[in-house]
Amino acid sequence: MSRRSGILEFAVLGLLREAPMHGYELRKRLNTSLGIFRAFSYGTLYPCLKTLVANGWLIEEPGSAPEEAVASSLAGRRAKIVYRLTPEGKEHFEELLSHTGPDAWEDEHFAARFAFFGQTEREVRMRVLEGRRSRLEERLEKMRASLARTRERLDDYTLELQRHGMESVEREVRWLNELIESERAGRDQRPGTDAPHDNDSGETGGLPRHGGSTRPDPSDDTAK
Amino acid sequence: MSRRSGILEFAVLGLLREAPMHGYELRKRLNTSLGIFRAFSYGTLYPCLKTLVANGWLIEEPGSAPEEAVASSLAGRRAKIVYRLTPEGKEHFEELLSHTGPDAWEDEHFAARFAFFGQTEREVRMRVLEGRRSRLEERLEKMRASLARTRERLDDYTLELQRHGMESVEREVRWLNELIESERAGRDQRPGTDAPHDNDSGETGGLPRHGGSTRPDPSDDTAK
DNA sequence: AATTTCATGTAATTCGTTACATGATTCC
DNA sequence: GGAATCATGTAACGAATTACATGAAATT
Repeated sequence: MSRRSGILEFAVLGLLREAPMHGYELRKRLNTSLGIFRAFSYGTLYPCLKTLVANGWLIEEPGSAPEEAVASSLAGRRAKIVYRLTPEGKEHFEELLSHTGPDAWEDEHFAARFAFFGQTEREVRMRVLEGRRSRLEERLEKMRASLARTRERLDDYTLELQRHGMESVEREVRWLNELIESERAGRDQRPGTDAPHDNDSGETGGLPRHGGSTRPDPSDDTAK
Repeated sequence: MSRRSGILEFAVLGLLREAPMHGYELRKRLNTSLGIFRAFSYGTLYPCLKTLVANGWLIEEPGSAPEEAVASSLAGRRAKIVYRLTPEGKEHFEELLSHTGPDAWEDEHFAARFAFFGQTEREVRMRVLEGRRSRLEERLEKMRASLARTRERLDDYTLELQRHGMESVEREVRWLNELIESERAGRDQRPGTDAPHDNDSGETGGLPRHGGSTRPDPSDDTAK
C-alpha cells in the first residue's frame, strides 16, 4: 500500500484542493509557495500522482489542447494531464488534516500541516501547535542533558555548534508561544461555521509577525 | 565504490581520529556530542564501518576481554570490535576536511565540517564559512523573489511560515558573520605551526557566543 | 532557428530505516 | 536472578534522487 512518507501525498492533496493543476505546476508550488518543503523531484512526484489516482483521490483530465489531441489517432501523443481532487480525495485530506498523531510534531510533518492551517479548525491548530511545542521541549531537555554531561570534553567549535542549535530550537518555541497565544486570543468568542469549509472562508486567528521552520532549500527550481 | 552520503563516513573518521572506539559508542557520539547529526541507525553504521575497513581507512581490533576470547575455539563467540584509524584513514580524513567543494555549503555537510573545525586551518575554516554564507544568501534571494511574486495569493499561515523560515536563515547569516569576524580577528598575526596537528593543539580562533544549525533530533538514543 | 521553459515519465541507484536475531555485561 | 544497557549484525523495505528519454510551446 506504499504509505509514502505521507508528506508529499498530503501536500499534493492540499494544493489540489485549491485548484486542479498538472504535475509540473504542482512541483513548483511544492518548492516555492509552501516555503518549507524540500523540492521533490519528478521521479517522486509523478509516480505518487499515479498512486493517488489509483486510490481514487484524484482524477486525470486532459490538459490544454483538448480539441485536436483526441482526434489525432496517434498513440505517441504525450498528453498533458491536469489532476483534480475527487470528493473522496477531499474527504481523505480532511481526515489527514485533523488526525494529529505523534508524527504530526516532527519537523516536516509539522511544517506541512502548518502550511494548510488555513483549512483547519482552531481546535486542531491548537493541538498541533502545542504538540509541536512539547516535542521541541523534550528535544531541548535532551540537548541540555547531553551538553551538561560532555561539556568539558568538547572543543569550542563543537560547543558553539550545539549552542547555536539549542538557540534555534528555543527560538522556535518562542514563535510557537506567540502563535498559541494569538490562536487563544484570536476568535475565541466566535460562533458560526466552525467547519473548515471549501475556499478561504476568511477563517484565521490573529497571527504575530514572524517566520518559520528552517527547512533546507526549496530552491533549485531547475531540477538539475 | 559506494560514495555514501559522505557525512557518516566523514564523521566516523573524524571521531576515530580522537580515539579508537567501537561501533556502539561511535553511534552515541554521533547522536549527542556532535549536536547536529541525525541519529544514524546500526543498520547504517555497521555496514559503513565494514566498507571503511575494506578501504584500508580503519582496522578492527579485538575489543575488551582480549585474553580468553581468542583461546575459546568456539566460532559462535561474538567479538567486540574496536575500530582504529589507520594512517591512510587519517590522511583521507584530512583530504576530506580541506576539500571544500560546493557540497560543503549544504546544511548537513556544513554542520559536519563545522563540528571538526578544531582540526582545520583557519584558511579552510574561512572558505567554508564564507561559502556557507553565500549559499544562504542565494537562498534568501530566491525566497524573497518567490515571496514577492506570490504574496497576495497566499493565506496568513503560509505567509507566516515563509517569514519564519526566512528569519531563520537570516539569523544563521548573522551567526556566520560573527564567526567570520572572529576568525579574521582571531589570531591573525599568529605564526607557528599552521598544520592541524594531532590532538587538540590549542588551535582555535576566538569564538563569539552563539549556536548552531537546527538539525532535527539526535535524540532517541534508544534506537527503538 | 535556437534556446528556454513547459511537460511527462522510467530505470538504476543511493541512502537510510525497521524489524529481526543474538548474546554479553552491569546494576539492582 | 531480572532488567537495563552494551554490543553486533542482517534482510526486507522505504523514500527519494539522478540520469535518461522524449517531446511540445513560447520566446528571442
